[in-house]
Amino acid sequence: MSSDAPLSHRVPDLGALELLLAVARHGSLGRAAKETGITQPAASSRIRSMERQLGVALVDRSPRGSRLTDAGALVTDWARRIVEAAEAFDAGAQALRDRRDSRLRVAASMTIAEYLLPGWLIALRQARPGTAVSLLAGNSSAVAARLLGGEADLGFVEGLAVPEGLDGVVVAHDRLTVVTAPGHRWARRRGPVAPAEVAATPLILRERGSGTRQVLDSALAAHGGLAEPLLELASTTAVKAAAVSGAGPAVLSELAVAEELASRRLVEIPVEGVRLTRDLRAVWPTGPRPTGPARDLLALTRT
Amino acid sequence: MSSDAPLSHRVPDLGALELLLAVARHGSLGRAAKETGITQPAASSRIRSMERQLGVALVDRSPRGSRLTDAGALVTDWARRIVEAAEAFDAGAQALRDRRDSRLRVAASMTIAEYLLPGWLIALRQARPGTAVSLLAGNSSAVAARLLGGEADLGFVEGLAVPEGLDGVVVAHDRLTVVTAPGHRWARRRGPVAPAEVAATPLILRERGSGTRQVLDSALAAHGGLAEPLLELASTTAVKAAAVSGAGPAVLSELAVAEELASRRLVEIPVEGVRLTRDLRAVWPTGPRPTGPARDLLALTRT
DNA sequence: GCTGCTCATAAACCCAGCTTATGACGGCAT
DNA sequence: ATGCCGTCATAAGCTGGGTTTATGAGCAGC
Repeated sequence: MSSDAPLSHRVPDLGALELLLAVARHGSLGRAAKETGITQPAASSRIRSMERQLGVALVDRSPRGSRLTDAGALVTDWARRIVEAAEAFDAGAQALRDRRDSRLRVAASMTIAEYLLPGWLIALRQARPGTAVSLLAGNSSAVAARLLGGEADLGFVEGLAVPEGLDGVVVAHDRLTVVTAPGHRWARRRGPVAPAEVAATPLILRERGSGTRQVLDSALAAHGGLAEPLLELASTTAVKAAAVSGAGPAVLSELAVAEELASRRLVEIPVEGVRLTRDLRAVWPTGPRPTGPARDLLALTRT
Repeated sequence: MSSDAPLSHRVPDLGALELLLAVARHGSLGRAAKETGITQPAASSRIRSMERQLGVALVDRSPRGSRLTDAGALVTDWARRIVEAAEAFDAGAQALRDRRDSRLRVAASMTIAEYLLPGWLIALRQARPGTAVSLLAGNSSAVAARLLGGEADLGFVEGLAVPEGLDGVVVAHDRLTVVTAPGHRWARRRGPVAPAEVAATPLILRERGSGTRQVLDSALAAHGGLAEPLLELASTTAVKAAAVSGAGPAVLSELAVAEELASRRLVEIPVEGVRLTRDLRAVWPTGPRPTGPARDLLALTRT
């Protein structure tokens, strides 16, 4: 069994995966090579070594082209998901770097910067190629300060209200969900859990003062108020990790747990009659709507 | 602007991303290095070259450890998504390879193999480490044949009914959705579209005979029947690509378009009063429920 | 001040992947 | 048939990124 070496030794590198996608598109190693900016022998060798590494034949070579095998098609689909994640990474990283000479300066709260913005940036690049974007992530008041100080053209916040001095529109909704590891008592229950029981149970939470925590506090105030947390952690990731490992129930944005829910590493616990939604807003200094690149981005995010 | 070179030159490789995640976990380059199986200088150099590549400082070095910068935390979160996609790839690829001496032989339909199975395999590896799984992807009748021929221990199918000779349980639901590019006429409408209008409009579809097509045909038979397709394509991916590029409305599994919907490359068009759901089932030869590894996997997939 | 940890630097090494050059094979038109 | 186009494969040589080992330097706490 070959399953303890690091991932990077068992998964082909990004270049190889891109090449595989190009082969799937073009039906030819040579043309895929050209698109990827390498020579045909390099492509041939790279695909071959990928097949050796995976232990599976990926393409059927023939004198008039190369088509994917059945296994190859499946592998290619899985590869596409890695490449898409890499594209999101790249879009985000580029915005983080471009700081200075950017045409569009965005300030966003963490949740939005983490989960939504990379996708928007990819869409923006598609709609308006060449728009240089810079990104600054921070909490609501930091976003407001940047906008009012003229250091950002467009902001995104996730608070309950629009900060003083800003106008905004709702661009998406985020819902807080109660989640546990699949083995937890709540995960086995048939019906939903009562709000009062949630409030009375020690939970894994972000630290006091975080946006998540505020929404939760106010929603459960009517049901007896929150019990002392089981754990108070500084990042969404840490909360998620604790929940997955079975430490207890956690409350997290549905954006943060979508993947874990799909793969059943976490299970959503329905809570009776409580709506833990919060609005995600685009914001700008009070006055006319943004124009230029900011307007373009805004257009992409509207439902 | 540095945006035409291939992705692999602008995104750090998997090894570097894994190292970054390890640094985030351990708060120390040295310990991260050890976990990743390299030496401390190698880790130092690799993180440094990643910072150079991205043009952003990722970690704050201090004599008593290394913590992520704000930008570093964001980058790490994006990196985590790449690594998770790579883990799914690895789980799938390993199953594709292990063909022979496996303790659990799974046969699954394409949609399930593509979108759900890798996640299940990761969960299975976590719950029962060392279970060697082999995967064979094919349509419903191929899955049935494997099971009845004793060449597979557990199957997953997405048809309307359970194939002859098999027992099964529903493990998930899949819903077909009508989607268009954001610029399409239907995407701008306020309310839902009438089923009859969908039926009368030329759509981008999978070829006749595919599971998707069957469900759609039968659901819209009562509303005048499907018009001639605008395009008939052989793979989900091709349909998606055509829809994203604005060729017209397409009908696809919600599993297939989740990512595109989130990033607004596609928009879901609600259709009035038609439920295009189909059941995803685990199946096995008629008789007692599977035992052993198959039972373990089955347990993971139940809602 | 010593000892522990941290990270950085330097020099030598090694291998993966690249390029260029060439060959082999099959289809298709002449 | 023959020759030409495309396909992919093989071979030889180069290059560079990432690795190791060895060492140095900074700060903390006993």
